[in-house]
Amino acid sequence: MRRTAAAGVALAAAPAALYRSTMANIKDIARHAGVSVATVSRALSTPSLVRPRTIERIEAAIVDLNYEPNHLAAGLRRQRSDNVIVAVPSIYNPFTSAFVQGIENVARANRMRVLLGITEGDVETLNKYTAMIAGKQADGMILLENSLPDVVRRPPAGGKVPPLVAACEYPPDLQLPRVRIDNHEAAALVVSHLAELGHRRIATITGPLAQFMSKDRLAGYRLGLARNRLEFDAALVAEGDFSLQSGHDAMVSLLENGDEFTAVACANDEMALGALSALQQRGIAVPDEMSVVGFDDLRFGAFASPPLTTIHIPTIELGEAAMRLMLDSLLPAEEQPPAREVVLPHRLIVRQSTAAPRRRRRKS
Amino acid sequence: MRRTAAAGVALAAAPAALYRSTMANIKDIARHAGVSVATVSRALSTPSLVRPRTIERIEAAIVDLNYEPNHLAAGLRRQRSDNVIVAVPSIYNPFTSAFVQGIENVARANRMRVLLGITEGDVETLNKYTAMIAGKQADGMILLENSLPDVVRRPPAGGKVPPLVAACEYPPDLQLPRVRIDNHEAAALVVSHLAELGHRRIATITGPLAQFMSKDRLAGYRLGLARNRLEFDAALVAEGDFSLQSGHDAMVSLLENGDEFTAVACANDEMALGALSALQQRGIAVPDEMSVVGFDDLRFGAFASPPLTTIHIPTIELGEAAMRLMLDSLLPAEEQPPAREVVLPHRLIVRQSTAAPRRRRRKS
DNA sequence: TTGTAGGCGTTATCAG
DNA sequence: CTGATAACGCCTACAA
Repeated sequence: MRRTAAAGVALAAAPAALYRSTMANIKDIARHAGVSVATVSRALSTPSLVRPRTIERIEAAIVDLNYEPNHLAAGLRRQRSDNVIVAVPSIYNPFTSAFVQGIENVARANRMRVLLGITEGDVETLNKYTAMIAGKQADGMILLENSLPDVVRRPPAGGKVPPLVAACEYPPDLQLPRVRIDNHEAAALVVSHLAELGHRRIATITGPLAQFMSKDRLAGYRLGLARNRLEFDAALVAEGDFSLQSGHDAMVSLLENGDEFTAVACANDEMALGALSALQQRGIAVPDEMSVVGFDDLRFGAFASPPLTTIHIPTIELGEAAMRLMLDSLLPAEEQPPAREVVLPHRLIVRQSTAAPRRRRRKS
Repeated sequence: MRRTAAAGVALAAAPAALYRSTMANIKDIARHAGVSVATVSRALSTPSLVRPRTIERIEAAIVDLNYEPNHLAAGLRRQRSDNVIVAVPSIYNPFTSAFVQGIENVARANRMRVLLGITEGDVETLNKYTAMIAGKQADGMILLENSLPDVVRRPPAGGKVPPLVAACEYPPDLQLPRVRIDNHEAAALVVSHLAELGHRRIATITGPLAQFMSKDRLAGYRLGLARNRLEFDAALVAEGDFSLQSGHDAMVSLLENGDEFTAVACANDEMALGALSALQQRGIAVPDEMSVVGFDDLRFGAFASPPLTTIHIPTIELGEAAMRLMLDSLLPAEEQPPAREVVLPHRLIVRQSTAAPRRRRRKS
């Protein structure tokens, strides 16, 4: 217990103080309560193993000395940080932030913390975040990304693949716990809704087709066309990047192509809102001359002019489910439940941006 | 080096392996590279103190053994977690998430991580996050909150106030590093813009008046009126809660009160968008019959119908500035710069939701 | 330029 | 129910 280098100092206690942090630690509590550190630790983590009166004394000491357990030390000992990384290209996006909110909800309820991992779409950054798991800065990672960290593709010789949960459309052969909605059916549902209203020429604005999710929604669109015996026309497909501006631009290009169509299914609400603004600028009435459908159910869509018909995604619940899968993955191997994929229900929300085609739109 | 309890086992090396984590540690690297752990540590943190050839050997070992330094152990030793908490009522909000994005930008550039602290407006939750600093889960906290943790008001006897940065309007007597814009002047600017267009009866939709920021913007509105020799009329003030719905509702109530007015200044873009939807539902033309101004410059405002006139706030830059202040606070006391408050410039963005009052609106 | 070794504050094992 | 004591993996005087 004595410092070896305390060379000839009369007062043995004094020098130690110089080297001690200002915060009380578990040893101080033990001394103050007249018990051993082991008992303090137990009182905190497994109170059932400690006599009630002892607990009281310890609690009093904790209050007296204003003690806060050092999480770094506990983590080092337990080999856990109680952090989970959530990797997203950007947080500046209502869909993403709703998802993160969901993750935080259940993380907090389970004494875990969310570490934000913003990648800006860069795989190298994503790899660095992944390395943080090996470095014990986090216990696992939830991916709301288009790309995958390298470890998943080629696991390192010795090491194991860290706890990962996917919340994006990754190739189905990938053996990762995942949460998602049925993008395929949801997109088809949009087309059916429009077809039932009487639309025959239905355009679509997709997300970046390099992303699985975009491809899936486009495939769903085609499925919807087929189900309603409508022909697919590549001229009615415009690619956006999920942003307002790209929705606006895609709408303009669709209009300028000169092909006839009376409705447009957008791969997300942002682009639908962008499309709406393009239509408004050109004086094309929605829904009279053009029906518009979004995807996501952002609250901004409900207050747009006109309020946007869209697919509701339980985004927060998706985040909550993802975090639950993560908690499962963090369980000791023998307790891990086998559940691997969660598919949450979507639903169509019909507002005022869709209606039966009434007037014929003139070519511009 | 030997386990004391290794009682009579012939192979000395074997049992140890059972107790060792699967990950390589600094000792393994040292052994593999034929140097001491101190040298490895130095090679990683202060390469200038190590001979280049030694560094090479160490780097080779790191690659060979797939080594990742244990951040928990390093943190325990250095008494730092390299995490910063960002406390927000909710992340599900474009303004907040832009701010967080800014924080993350500079945190990442300085090898720090952002821990999300969602409080849902609950002070107890905020206090718990604050305690995480004492518990070394984080080194400091950035507040985008309406309330303050208790420690700020009454610092504990022994302990010190942890590193905190404020990014909301707190009472000016509070000695906290802070970032903000000049809400007072910005709100006055909105009113002047409307007055210059010819508006004489200007309503306002405020945020929750329990919040400093809302009070400030309301005071700015009054200042603007005074500057333009317009009379303040309490009947033209409606209180919202910054949400789309509340903006909608406030607009409706303003309209139903029956008082004449030709313009409305909203305390944020969400409420302005809500107000727009209420006007649209009632067939009141914007800007012909009613001018509407927002505050924040969310990108959704630019694509609204009509595009929203608003105050631009450099939100991401605000977050970046906040994180820089935090980094300053984390410096050893002797190096801490005195800079304490950062005020970033706002500006008025005139779009199509404001114009000179043309027609007289009829009472509903 | 490199090595030795103490200690950061916990938890968990083992022994009473 | 409680106590003593190894680790956990790293950093940093201090010594060489």
